[in-house]
Amino acid sequence: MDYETVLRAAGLRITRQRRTILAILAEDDDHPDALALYRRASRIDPSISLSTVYRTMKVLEEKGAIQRHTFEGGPARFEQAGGRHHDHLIDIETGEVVEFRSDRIERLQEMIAEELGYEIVSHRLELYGRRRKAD
Amino acid sequence: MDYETVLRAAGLRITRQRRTILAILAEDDDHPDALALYRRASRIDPSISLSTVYRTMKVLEEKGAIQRHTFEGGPARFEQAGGRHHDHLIDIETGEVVEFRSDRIERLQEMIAEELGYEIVSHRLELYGRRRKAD
DNA sequence: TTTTGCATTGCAAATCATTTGCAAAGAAGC
DNA sequence: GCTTCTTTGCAAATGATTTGCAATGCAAAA
Repeated sequence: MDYETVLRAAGLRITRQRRTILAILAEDDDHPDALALYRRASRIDPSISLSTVYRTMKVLEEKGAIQRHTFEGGPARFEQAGGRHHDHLIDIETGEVVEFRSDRIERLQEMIAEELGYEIVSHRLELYGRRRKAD
Repeated sequence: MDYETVLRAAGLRITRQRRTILAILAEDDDHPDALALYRRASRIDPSISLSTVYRTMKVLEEKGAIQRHTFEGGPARFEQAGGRHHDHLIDIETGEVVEFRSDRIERLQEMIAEELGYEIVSHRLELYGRRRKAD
């Protein structure tokens, strides 16, 4: 939540651009890609560069402060970490992302990995769909 | 299975390079990326080019003859289609891919999408893990 | 505070995976 | 064997992301 804390805890310096980027990520609750983030940040701080957005995303991802998702056929999109784990449903028409979670699926995944002799380190479940017409 | 049929059915010409690529995809049951495919094909037909591998993958994917997977942080990997639907478990140490399927997960996905007001067009479920030490 | 040292930035150029323009070579139907 | 339309190899283009480098800016120490 408090990005200053996040940054400090990660041993990172608090810079104007990082503040700006993190503020955007905290306020907007969608899943912007680097370019979108860059454009939004530019409105607040016109001197910010796309490289910095990418670099910031990379560092913050390593520190676990944000999550990177690469949905089918598109650039990476980001969201701030910290919330509960969830998976994603992507509206293939609009690109909108809906979050959901299912403990049952989660458990089944564990069982499957177990059966196959593996230990799950991470996973990704994405549903791609279109809004059902309410008729 | 019979790639000549696949190609002909798709209205595509049967060329030496397509034959070669499809033969490799049919024989090897792993999930090679374009470069690996190119290297294997080169051993059989040294004149083949990487562009052709990419082009062939693209056409065949459109025709539904192969499937493209983009696992985390890596180039696209391919497998011939036709088998039953399945998901993937990727060994993060070796890159090896294990296929699995779960009707229960499949059904839960449907339910979730339904609840969210969406119709699933496709989905992807990937487990990333490491082999459990048998101790 | 001022100083100092290392982190961070902006810019341009590099990289990686993949696609594409184009002229030459090759299928397929006649 | 022609003719036509497809496919190929090559090189150059593309899109997303990363990186080298010199300049700038934090932050800890003085």
